[in-house]
Amino acid sequence: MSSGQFQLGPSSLTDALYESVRSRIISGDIAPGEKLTEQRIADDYRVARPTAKACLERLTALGLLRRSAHKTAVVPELDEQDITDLFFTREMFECTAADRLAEARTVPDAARKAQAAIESAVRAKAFDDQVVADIEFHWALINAVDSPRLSRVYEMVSGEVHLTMGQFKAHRRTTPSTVAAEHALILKAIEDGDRAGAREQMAHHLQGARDRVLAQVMAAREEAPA
Amino acid sequence: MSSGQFQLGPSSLTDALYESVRSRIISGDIAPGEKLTEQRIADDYRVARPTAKACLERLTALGLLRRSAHKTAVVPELDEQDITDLFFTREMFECTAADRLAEARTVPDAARKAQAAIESAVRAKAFDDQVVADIEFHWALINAVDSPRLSRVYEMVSGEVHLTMGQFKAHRRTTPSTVAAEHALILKAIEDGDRAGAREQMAHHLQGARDRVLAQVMAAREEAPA
DNA sequence: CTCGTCTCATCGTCAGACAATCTCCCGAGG
DNA sequence: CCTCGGGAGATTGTCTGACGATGAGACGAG
Repeated sequence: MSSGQFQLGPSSLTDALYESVRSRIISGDIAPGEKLTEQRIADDYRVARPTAKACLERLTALGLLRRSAHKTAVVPELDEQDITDLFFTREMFECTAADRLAEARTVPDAARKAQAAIESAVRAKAFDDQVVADIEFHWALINAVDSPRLSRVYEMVSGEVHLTMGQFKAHRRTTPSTVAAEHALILKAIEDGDRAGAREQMAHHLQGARDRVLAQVMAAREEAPA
Repeated sequence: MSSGQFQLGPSSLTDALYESVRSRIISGDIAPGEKLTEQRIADDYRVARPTAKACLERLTALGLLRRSAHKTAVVPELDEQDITDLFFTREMFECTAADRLAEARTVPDAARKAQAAIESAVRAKAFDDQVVADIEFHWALINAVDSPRLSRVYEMVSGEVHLTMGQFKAHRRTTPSTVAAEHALILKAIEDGDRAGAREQMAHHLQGARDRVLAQVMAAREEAPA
């Protein structure tokens, strides 16, 4: 859903490798702080080191890995500053998208579907599915704007957002059920052509999400500081 | 100025290669429509093909080249749709930046310096210098927000913006002198803490720029259609 | 206990190779 | 004359194997 969108990789093997490693990072299978050497990827997937290298570079560009020259790539642990910055950027994208969609009164079908998926996941208490559907919801709005560049740059934050939710999941105590309700308000504003309202609802929704994540991160840090 | 900012390349050689090819594309030395094979880069710069490949992939990610699997990379020729989309994305970034800076009443020194450089370039009728200073001005505002992710995603449009101005230069008839005046209005709004005003001035400025570019592109196309 | 040196792991880059795929020209057929 | 396949060349995707450069941690000297 995210990669095939705009900048598709050079080939299927490279793409498959990328997708696999990406999902392993996002799902937390490879934990934050863990080191990923080129050799390890090469061995794990039976590919040559240059292929693994390209994969790591791609992930680094999306913020799912951090590294500098001659140093091993590591999965980043997002701190408060990262999360604040990430949500600031995200808010810029998504509020703009909401505005645009409200202007055109376009409610994408994909968003409605994702919304339904969220609701059923909440009923089933399937937290993972809820996260996936939530991300799909936001992607649906972005893609509905039909701006290749917007979709492309959103990909650069989407991965980190997913990472954040993975960390969030690891430490969660409460499952917010307000998400679906806020989404509904956003869709309604778009449907009504209420541009300012759509912007505002979206901003409010994201700020709430940010604050929940921040609270969890701080709580987790107090719990196991040293 | 653009690359060393956030996601720096793995090494100096790779970086130097990237910068060189980038500037050649942006300056129009490598014209839109021209094909760039990996071998050509490798030969031109005496590097191995994998190194050249990595460079092309990086440029592709920034929109300065287009290619799909097994096909040679080409410098894109931006059409009306591209330009409209590009300026839409750019407006999102820069209006957000202007808003933020106005909120903090922060006028970055770098922006003032770039502004002075524009004015002197206009006086000297040095069009190239004016373009460079203009891009520096906008980068200064973005960077002053002090959001790593904003700077990072701006890099993805900055290259294309520069490309656009290169194409614009090739066909230009008039040199707009309104740029400096509009910049001054933006800085004033920021200084006054007028968030809405800063947003609006910025949006107006960019829409004007977009329309000038669009007009040039359409004129050029009528001039040499087949 | 601190600091400098030294070894090892890892990365950056290269050369050369092979298969898969694409492009383009050129001839066969309508 | 134009259209449609087919084949040769060009280009890319990936591999193997290698070498020097750089960073990180251990180890010993002071």
